[in-house]
Amino acid sequence: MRSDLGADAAEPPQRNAPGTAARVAASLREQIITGELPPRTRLKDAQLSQIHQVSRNTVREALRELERDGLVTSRPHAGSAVKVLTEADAHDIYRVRYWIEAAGVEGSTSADPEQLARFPSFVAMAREAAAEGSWADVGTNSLRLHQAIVGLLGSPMLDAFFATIVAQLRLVFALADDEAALQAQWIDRDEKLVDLLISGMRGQAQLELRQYLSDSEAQIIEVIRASGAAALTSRESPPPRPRAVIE
Amino acid sequence: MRSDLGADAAEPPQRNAPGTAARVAASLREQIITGELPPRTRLKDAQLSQIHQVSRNTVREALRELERDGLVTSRPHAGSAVKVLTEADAHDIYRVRYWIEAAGVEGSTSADPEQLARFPSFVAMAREAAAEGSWADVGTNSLRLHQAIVGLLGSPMLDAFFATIVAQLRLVFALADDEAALQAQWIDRDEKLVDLLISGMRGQAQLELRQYLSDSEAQIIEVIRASGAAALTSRESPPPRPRAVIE
DNA sequence: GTCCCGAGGAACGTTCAACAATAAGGAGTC
DNA sequence: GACTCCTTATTGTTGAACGTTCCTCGGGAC
Repeated sequence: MRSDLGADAAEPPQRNAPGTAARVAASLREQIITGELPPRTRLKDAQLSQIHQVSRNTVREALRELERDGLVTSRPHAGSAVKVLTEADAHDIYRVRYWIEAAGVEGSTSADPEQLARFPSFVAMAREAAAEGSWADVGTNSLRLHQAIVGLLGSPMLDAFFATIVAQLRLVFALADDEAALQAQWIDRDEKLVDLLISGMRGQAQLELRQYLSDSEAQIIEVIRASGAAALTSRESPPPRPRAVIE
Repeated sequence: MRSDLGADAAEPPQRNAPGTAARVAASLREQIITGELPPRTRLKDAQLSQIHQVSRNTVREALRELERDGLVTSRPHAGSAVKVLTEADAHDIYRVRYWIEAAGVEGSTSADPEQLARFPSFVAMAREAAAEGSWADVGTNSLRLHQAIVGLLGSPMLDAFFATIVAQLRLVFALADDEAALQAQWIDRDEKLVDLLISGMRGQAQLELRQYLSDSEAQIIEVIRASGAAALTSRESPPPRPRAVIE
């Protein structure tokens, strides 16, 4: 998991500064999608402002950004917390995935062949990661492939929208207790999908995609049910984590 | 409009307060999509904080919300302004419209018949508005129809995403100098589309949709070109509106 | 006359401290 | 044991301040 190689290395010119709020948001986003901050974690701005050494106000701005990404929910005076995906949310996510990715497959004929040519590399990288046992990277590469399928449509807006979908999906990945079982099986199916796309067999690709997403959704919902049940029992039991605080 | 059975006469409790920032954002959004604040208008937080009687910090939050909706652009230290849609933006918007609305048409068979049954009313309301000469409402009802087509997919996320697309489209509507010519012709074509959908002629509907959006895009791009040229000349001429300030 | 460049001002980004408003949780009562 | 009230912690918003960055305007050189 190579991070962004030594962030702070004194770069005074900093043309186009990312902005403090954006930096905090990026940091939190990272922690959320890696599972370091699991769903249900309360995100209190006072606490975060201390941890990240920024003003409370800046934290607020970062939280809004994450809220727009669908990684955080907040109610008027009840504060913010890492989003807990419900089954309905997951169903919605997969509906979006189906319609948009199907469009991507549909548009694969008129797309730039160069983009198609890069698809196999995603599968290859996933295999490599699987060999090393870094299952998180396996999932990352699978999602990257599907993001690239959407990229065939050549629409920056759809790309950005789909990126938020992907990020929310990671919320579920992170809370699976056996990530190997969650990710391993999809490599072959991704490869099959890529083969069909490159061969130009659009109809077959559509069918495979539909089945792929249907199966994937079932699995994800299973993970949600399991973790949901765990959360319930843990809420009834003594004082498990009545409020999962940050540190 | 019956509110939520107001047991309490006054509304001091204001359950689920919209939040000050949200209110300011809504106000600005309204002003933007009605053309009261045309593209290129600088949105300086200090000025807005005075006008809306809120803190500068709250204005900032509102601007962020509008930025996420694609109605406002802002660069790191250069401030915010009402977004100016480029031709590339418009092209992107119509690409998104095509793929998502086409999906909606595709999903029209498995959709709730009740939803389909409401489509003609949008056309009827558009005709009514046209008779009264309120062309803005004509456009509104057309967009509502297309939003409803997307609604057939039953995905809240897609609905929300498409709503931002629609809002950005209004940025262009607002700056057309002859809105009648911009909106009038689409009523008949909307009706045709609705007829095809209700008859279940999906294939025909797809074809009509494709042509519809293609023609619409051409027209929108024409508007953008015209206003863009106007902006250029007005920028070269004396001191036309070197910066369109708010008040 | 045109171009480059530097000073000045305007606006932004961020911080801090404070207060009001609200939701959550606990004490006390019936 | 359930209900009500109260305390408390946390949020939402404000106002002022300061450093930083961008934009513009004006002077000087070619």
